[in-house]
This record gives sequence, C-alpha cells and structure tokens, in this order.
Amino acid sequence: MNKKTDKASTPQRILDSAEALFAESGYDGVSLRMITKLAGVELALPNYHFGSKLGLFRAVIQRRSVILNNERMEALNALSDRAEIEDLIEAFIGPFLRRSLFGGEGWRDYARVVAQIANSPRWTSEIMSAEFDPVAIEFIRRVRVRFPVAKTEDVYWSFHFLLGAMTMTFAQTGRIDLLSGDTCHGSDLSEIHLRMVPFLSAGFCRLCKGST
Amino acid sequence: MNKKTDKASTPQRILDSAEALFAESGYDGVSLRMITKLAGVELALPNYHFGSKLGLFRAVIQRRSVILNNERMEALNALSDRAEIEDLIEAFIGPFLRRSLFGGEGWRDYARVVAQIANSPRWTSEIMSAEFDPVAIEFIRRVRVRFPVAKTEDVYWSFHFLLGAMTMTFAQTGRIDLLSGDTCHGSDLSEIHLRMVPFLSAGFCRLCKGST
DNA sequence: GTCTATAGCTTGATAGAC
DNA sequence: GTCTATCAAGCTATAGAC
Repeated sequence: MNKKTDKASTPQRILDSAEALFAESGYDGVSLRMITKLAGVELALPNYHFGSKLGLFRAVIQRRSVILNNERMEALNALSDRAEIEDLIEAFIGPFLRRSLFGGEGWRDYARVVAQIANSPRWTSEIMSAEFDPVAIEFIRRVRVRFPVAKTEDVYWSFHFLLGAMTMTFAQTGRIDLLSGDTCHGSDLSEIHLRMVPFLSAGFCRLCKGST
Repeated sequence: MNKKTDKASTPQRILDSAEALFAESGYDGVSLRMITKLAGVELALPNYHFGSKLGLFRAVIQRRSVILNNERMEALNALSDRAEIEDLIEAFIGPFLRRSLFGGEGWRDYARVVAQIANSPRWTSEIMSAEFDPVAIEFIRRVRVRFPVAKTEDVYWSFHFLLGAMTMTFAQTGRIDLLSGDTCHGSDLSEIHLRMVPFLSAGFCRLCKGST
C-alpha cells in the first residue's frame, strides 16, 4: 500500500499506483491486477472509473500534462519578444525540471512515462501530439521571432534535439550515474539545470543564427 | 510472412520478426505467438534457439550492437588526438546514422528498440551499460583530451544530452513530421546529419571549453 | 531442428449483488 | 461506488514424438 495515497480518493489512488508502475515497466508491462493491488482497491474499479486500461493510461498522462502545459505557457507568455534563447529554453524546460526535482515521486514517475511515450512511434499522434503540440508550437513561434533569419527546418530540428535530451534526462534512468561511476547524479536536477540550458542554447544559436 | 526473411535461417527469421515487433510495441507489448506467426515458424522455436523471450530480446539487441560498436570504435581510432569535437561526434553518431538510413528496415527497427531501452530505467544496467559503455567511455576519453580544462561532470552531461537527442532522432517516431506539418522528415537522415553534428558540437563547446 | 499438444498461469473486462 | 465471481482469451515455457 502506498503511504502517500492512503487517504486519497479511489481514482487518485489508482492513478498514483498506475503512474508508478507504468514508469518502471511501460504500458504493457503492467497489469490492472498489479495496479489495484498496489493501490489497495478492487480489480473492477479502474474499469469503472476510467473505462479501460488505455483510458487509465491516458488519464495518468493528462493529469499532470495539463498542469505542466499551463506553467510552460505562462512562463513563455511572461517573456518579451526580445527574450534571449536562454530565456525561451528556460521557460520551456524549467517547469518540467522543477516539478521533477521538487514534485515528489509522482512527478518523477510521470517524467519516466513521458520519456517512454516520446520515444515510441506507437504513442506519437495518439498522446504526444495531442498533449504537447500546443506548447511546442508556441515555443517554436517564439524561437522564430528571436531568430528571424533561421530556416524553418533548423528550428524544428533544434526543438527535436531539445526534446530528446530533455525527456531522457528527466526520466532519470540511472545511466549517467552508472557510466560516470557516481560522479554525476541524474537525480540532482540543479546539477542538470546549470548545464542543460547552456548546452541547448548553444545548439539553437549555432543552427538558427544563420551564420554557419 | 516477411518477404526479406523468407529464405533466411530460422533463428534469423525469428530475430527479424522480433525486432520489427519490439520496435513498435516494446518488450511486453509483443508475444512469442505474434513473433512466430510473423516469422512463419512454430511457437516452440524461439525458446529452443534463444532459451527464453528475454534471451531473444537480448539477441535482437546484440546482433547489431556488435556491428555498430565495431564501426564506432574504428571511426574513433581513426582520429588523431587533435581531432575537433565535430569529428568526434561524427565518429560516434555517424555509423548509427548511416545504418539507420541505408541499412533497411531492420536497422531502423533496431534504432527504435534502442531508443526504448535507453529511455527506461528497467534496461539501464542490464542492457544499455553492458552493450554500449565501452564505446561511450572511449568517446568521453577523447572529448577530455580535446577539452583538457573541462570539468568531468560537464563532459558526462554533454554526452548524456547527445545520447537523448540521438536515440530519439534515430527512432523516427514521426513526431517532427507531424509537428512540422511535413516540413521536416524524420526518415531523411541526411537532413538530420547536417544539423545534429553542428547542434551537438556547439553544446559540447559551450559546456566543455571552460569559458563560460 | 522441428512440430504438436498442453500445462499452468495471467490477462482485460464485465455481470450482478449490495 | 464498491465487491465478488467469473469468462474467454491470451501468455511463456516445456515434454515428447518425429
């Protein structure tokens, strides 16, 4: 039984348990029985509250992507049209980064689920585009304002590289800890923030400034 | 039945079919029944040739990672100690990129499987580190020769961002095609090569040159 | 090396009582 | 909204004939 969810409503308990398990083993690696056992509820309840296993999966994603997208959109709208690329990238990745760092296990697990769906063709249109395209489009619009001479393709590809680096990093797979012999820590997101924004900003500048 | 594998040996046919299906739906999203049906072989044969479903999964990865790692190591060893960061990155990602582009469906599917395991904590030590750490370590060693003043952490994190951008890009999820309204094409890897090496090189320079 | 048959278990979903 | 019971289908793995 999940300590954090003992007093939460049934749908919340189900969402929390599903999120934790999906993060570790993916959509098909988890059964409704595993989820309901962890949540301490009956097997029939996920289907009652969410219609189906797929409905539950979508609900797990949507619950936090709504919050995240609001925060990102607000951060972008707080910037002037003359904002530097560093500010734009900070607005896009900052909310996700801070949630992963300070938001507890739930947000960390959510980031792991996002990394999985972002890297599989299976969920591309069904979930990724549906959930994240509006903010992505606004981010790209502002990058083009910042770099008016940039080719359209260069902006999209820069965003794509950002997306890959971001999703893998926030998923905290443990790879960099292992590879670096514990010199780097995937869970120390302040260690990350210091490096991800400059790294990606430099990439955008090189590609979008027009001066090759 | 798979046209390409009609005349191949049974283990090869099984590997090819498993690769294609794992690429789309991941390890748990695919059953031995689906694999053997696509391969046109009996249900018992994967277990005979590979011991278990997990053994088959490992074999799918290893078959091509051995080839890939040899090519990458050779490309790195062909460089002098004074090679530019662009050359180092080209040596690391070039072989994977060219295989994905010219290697046919098998290599494309392999890249999709790699993206999934690279983005899940579940396979980090078991597969990712076991298969890819040696080349990663050699790449990082050479980056540190190129940037002697760089902090250890900056080099590892730069590599991590490279890894995220690379695996998602080569997985060809279709996201950038959809997002860009078919302006960019995830399958046009020459379009990618032109942008990924500069983007990542700029990131490495910003982080590892020591001049913030 | 291949094929048939099957054991033993788990799966998602639901019908019906409360 | 919850709980029990259950269904039909699917799952991995293997034993034994050829």
